[in-house]
Amino acid sequence: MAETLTPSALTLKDIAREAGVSLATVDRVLHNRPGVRPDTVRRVKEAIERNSFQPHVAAAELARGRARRFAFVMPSGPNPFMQQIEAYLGEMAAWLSARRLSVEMVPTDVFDPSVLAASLEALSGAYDGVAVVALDHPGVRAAINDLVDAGAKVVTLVSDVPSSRRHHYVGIDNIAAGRTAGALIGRLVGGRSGKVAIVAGSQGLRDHAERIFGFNQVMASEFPGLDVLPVLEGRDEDDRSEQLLAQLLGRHADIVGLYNVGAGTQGVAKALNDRALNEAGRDKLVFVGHDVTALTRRLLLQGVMDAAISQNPGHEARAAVRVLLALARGEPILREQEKIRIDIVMRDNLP
Amino acid sequence: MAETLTPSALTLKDIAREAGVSLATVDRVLHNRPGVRPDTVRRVKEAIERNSFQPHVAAAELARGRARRFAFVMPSGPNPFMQQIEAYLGEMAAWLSARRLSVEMVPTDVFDPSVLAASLEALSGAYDGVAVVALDHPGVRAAINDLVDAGAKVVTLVSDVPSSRRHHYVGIDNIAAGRTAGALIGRLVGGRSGKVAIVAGSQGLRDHAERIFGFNQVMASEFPGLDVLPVLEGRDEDDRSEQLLAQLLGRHADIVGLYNVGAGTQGVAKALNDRALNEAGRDKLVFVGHDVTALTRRLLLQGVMDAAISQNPGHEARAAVRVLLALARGEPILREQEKIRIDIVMRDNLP
DNA sequence: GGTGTTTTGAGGTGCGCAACTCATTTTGAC
DNA sequence: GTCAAAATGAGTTGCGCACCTCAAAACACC
Repeated sequence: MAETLTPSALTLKDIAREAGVSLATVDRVLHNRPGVRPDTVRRVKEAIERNSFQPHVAAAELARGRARRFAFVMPSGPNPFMQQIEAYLGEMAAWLSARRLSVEMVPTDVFDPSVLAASLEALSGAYDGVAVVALDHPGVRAAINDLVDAGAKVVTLVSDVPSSRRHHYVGIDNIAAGRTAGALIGRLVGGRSGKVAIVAGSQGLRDHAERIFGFNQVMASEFPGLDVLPVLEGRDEDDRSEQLLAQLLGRHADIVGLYNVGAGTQGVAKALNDRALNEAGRDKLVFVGHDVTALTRRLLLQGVMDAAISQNPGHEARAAVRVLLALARGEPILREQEKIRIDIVMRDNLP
Repeated sequence: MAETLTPSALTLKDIAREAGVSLATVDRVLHNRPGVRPDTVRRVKEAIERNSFQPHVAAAELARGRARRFAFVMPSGPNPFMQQIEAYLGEMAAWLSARRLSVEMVPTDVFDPSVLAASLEALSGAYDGVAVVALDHPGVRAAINDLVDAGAKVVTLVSDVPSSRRHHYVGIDNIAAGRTAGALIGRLVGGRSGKVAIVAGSQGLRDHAERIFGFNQVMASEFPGLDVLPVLEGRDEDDRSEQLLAQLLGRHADIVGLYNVGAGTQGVAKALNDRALNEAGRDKLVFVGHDVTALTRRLLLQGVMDAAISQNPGHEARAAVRVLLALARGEPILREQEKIRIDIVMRDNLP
């Protein structure tokens, strides 16, 4: 009746016997230590394969003694999204402690490539793993590669540096996120035609640029009735975003959709609210933004915002830790588990 | 610069010294063994608290020796969603093996309360943890409580039995899922008025009933222009769903939305397709269903289906295992991590 | 054959805890 | 103060592995 997954109560001793070698040799093979003939390596590996042997992770962890140190290199300054990541790491304290893992936050100006690179270089040798919110820049890329060469496991968080030799990227596909935003606005305006506004932090940021790219892609191919206006660069600041958007709303009477690519949401909402007061009766425009924060949550509940594209920060924080741990232990990564999904959050499925 | 989470390189020995007792007494307190004065218990617990001591999970795991056995009690018969859960458990094989966990599938007719209850009773004593797709019925409730009394950790999967003493529920809030479906259809029809059809497996199933409840809630309060037709009970079968829906579509020319609550998607799609062929030019109706399967994925890509409400089966499978393990170890559960979110999946954020 | 080098075996130690035994001390009842 | 029961101390063993040492064996080269 019961189909059983996972047997394996074998130990290294069994593997040694199977392969006709001693424990010491199995140990050498398992840890890539030198001084084993290629042919012997093969025999040992075959024995492991044949029995689908997995070293007991608890025993391995206990035996190695020293704790593991991970560093999270994150933007300094107030950023709700990053603060959430930090908060979720805090919630894991007991979990981390029970595994003798230490996680240290390293705040940095991640927007300055040389500062970021220097911060990364400074970590070399001292950490088993590093998670970094990275800018895609040659200097940063080199610093990441140096860390990898020094033996650290490196994951990029939220923003990737694909050209580096980082072991993993924990974050969403931003082009797909932009496409999703586009499809949502296109569908939710419900056949009306008109103009669509975009407010972004800066088109120089890789994630913002990618989102805008995906957004435009969908708009162009599927919603020809909607006309996308030039991107407003609000630098993720509330005041600036508000002013720019208010101006734009004044100039165009037929704006039916708004995509807020980054932060500055407070300012965007204010500009929208002012318009609603001045021009009551007009059809509400469709407003789609990113991330579920206290503010966007309120806006969704109030009906000001129609949908938020969200990358679960808790999931990102935990995934980063789990991936670093799996890499450090040499375990396989559960790709499906660690993949960050693009969540569409509307009022009724607010988490 | 670096704010560190998690110190604790303490051991039980340190705690014993702190509390002024011996290792044996600490062990007794830690495992609720008898023969310790209340006052001593308090002193030991205080020492643990004071140092925020966490036993080293690897050492504990290693020392206890025997492996843990978990059982997954799931519906027998072909059910894509359940097959996916099983497949994801298979992908965890290495992970499970490294932790010396065994997971056994116990297929059962979960729709027959007495059969299900008997299956559960049969597990008593043999398993450390049980995950069960449960029917909410007094007999099942009693069986779950018996399992709990026998010392097993029990989680309900997908479908809950809130009145039982199960330790945890791994699944979504189905009322919220129904609300989300309602809000989506309401928004996506874009101001048109007309009728909305519902196809469900059976209103006797708790999850289906809850979804319909949430759906009607939203429709009634927010989309007065839409008229919800009586629920079609397709029993999750393709043929029956197709026939019922085809009839309904024939009777009503002004159906603008369709909510498919359960399975039988193939039949639903067929009925829709037939209508599209016969009556070209008519506005496409908005079709929202549940779960991302090979079929719904195709329908989404083809534009036949507009959105799928999804509860990530991989996440559910892994969460169930992690929760059972944490419960068995006496570790705290990362609630935020184990919570199953209601995903809205449209073509552009297909996972 | 002798030499040096590489490969392998054998074994030990300790990680932190669970689980147990047995002796000793403390406590409470009378 | 006596005695039994309860509480505690002291200690052992072993889980499976990482990491280390030292000696023995196999091998390569001349």
